[in-house]
Amino acid sequence: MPFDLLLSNVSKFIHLESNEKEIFVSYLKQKKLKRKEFLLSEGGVCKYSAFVTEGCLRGYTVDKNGDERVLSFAPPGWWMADMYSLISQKPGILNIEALEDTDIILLSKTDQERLYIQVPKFERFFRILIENSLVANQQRIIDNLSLTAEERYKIFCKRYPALIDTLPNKQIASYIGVTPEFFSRMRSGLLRKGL
Amino acid sequence: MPFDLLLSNVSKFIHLESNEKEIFVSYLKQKKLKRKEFLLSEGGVCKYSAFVTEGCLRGYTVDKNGDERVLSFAPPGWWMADMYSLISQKPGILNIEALEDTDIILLSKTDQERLYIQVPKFERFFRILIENSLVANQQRIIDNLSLTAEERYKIFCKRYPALIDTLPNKQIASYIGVTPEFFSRMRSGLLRKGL
DNA sequence: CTAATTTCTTAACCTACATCATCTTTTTCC
DNA sequence: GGAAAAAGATGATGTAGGTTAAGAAATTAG
Repeated sequence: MPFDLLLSNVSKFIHLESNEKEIFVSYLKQKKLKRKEFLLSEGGVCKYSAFVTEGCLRGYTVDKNGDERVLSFAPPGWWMADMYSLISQKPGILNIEALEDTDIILLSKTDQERLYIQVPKFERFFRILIENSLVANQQRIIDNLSLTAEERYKIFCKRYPALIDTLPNKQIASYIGVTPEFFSRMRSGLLRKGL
Repeated sequence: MPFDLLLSNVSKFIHLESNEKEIFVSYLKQKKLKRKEFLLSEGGVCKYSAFVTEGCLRGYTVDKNGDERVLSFAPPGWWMADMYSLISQKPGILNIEALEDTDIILLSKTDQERLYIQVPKFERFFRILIENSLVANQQRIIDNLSLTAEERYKIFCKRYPALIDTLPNKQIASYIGVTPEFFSRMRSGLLRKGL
C-alpha cells in the first residue's frame, strides 16, 4: 500500500477508525518528483504539505549574496512544507527541491482544513507534529548560538543518520551553516582525530 | 478582569461560548513573580504554560562554558514554556526567569489536556499558536545562518519593539548571539550612522 | 563511454566577532 | 542616599570560519 508509511506514522499519535482512515486517504494525492525537480519555488504560495515515502527533499532559502541556506531535509517518513506560506497563503521564501528521484504524498491546505472539521482528531495529530518540530527548531537555534561547526556536525549526524552518506557534503555544510571549503577542512580534521 | 488580555488573545483565533470560557478560566491560575525569580530552572520538569500579563520573562540555557543563551523573551501577551520538557515531561534545559516583577497566568499541562477533551476548539487554538511560533523560529534559524549581527539586531528591534529600551543590552546581545562587548561596539557604530 | 558538470580538496589570505582586561556609568537595594 | 553590584564602553589581541583561486575527483547525462 503506498500510504502505509504515512498511516503508520499517523497511528503513532492518534487512533483512527476505518471510516476516518478512508476520509483521510481520500484527501491524499501521490506524486513523483525527478531529481532536481522543485515542489515549490521562492515566491510561490505553498498549497500542500508533503510527506516523503521515498527519496529526499530539501527546503532552502537563497540569501542576498546568492548563497543557499538549507533549513531542512526530508527523508522518508518526514513532512515538508514552507510553513510560513502554508499558514498565511502568502508568497513564501522557501525552495523545496528533490535531491534525488522522490515519491511524496500531498495533502492540500484546503483538504487539511476539511479534515480538521470532519475528523477533529487530526487537529491533535498535526498539533503534536508541529510541537515536535518546534522543539527541534528551538534546539537548533540554541546549538547554532552555542556550538562550534564541528559540534553541530556531530549533531547533524545523529539527527539524519541516513543522510550522511547519501547527501553531497555541500548540502550538509549549508545545513550546519558553514562553507563547503571549511566543511571539507573540518572533516579532514575530524578524520585525523578518528571519526 | 485579570484574564482579559488572555481571553482577547484566544478570541483572535477561536470563538468561545460563555460556558466554554468558564471552563477555560476555571483552569487558570494567577501568579506573581518578583524580579529575578525563576518560574523554572534547568533540570526541572515544566508543568505549566505561562501567559504574561505584566512585566517580562526570559527563557535561556547555560552552555558548557557557563555562558547564557537567550532563546526567547515574553512581554505581555506572549506565552512562555520549556516546550521540550512540557511535551515530554522530562527534565528540561531551559531556565525561565522574570526580568522584572511579572504577572503571569498559568495553565498546567494536565489541565491543558483536560481542556482539549472538554473544549476541542483549544486543540485548534494551541495548534495555531505553535504554528506561528514554529514559523518565527524557522525564520530565526535562517537569519542566524545568513545575516550579520547588525542585521539580526535590526530584526530584533522590529520583533520586540517594546523591549529595546527596557531590556539590559546584554540580554539583547545574548538573544542575537554576540558578546556584550561586541554588541556595545556594534551599537556605537550603528549610532554613528544614525539609528 | 565520454564530455560536461558538479563536487571536493587544499592553500594563502581576510574579517567578523570573541576574549581579556580595565575603566566608567547606571542600577539596585538596604 | 550611598555602598555594592551590575551593566556598559573601549582598547589590544586572538581565532573560527569566510573568501578566492585552482586543480583533482566524482557524478551525471547524452
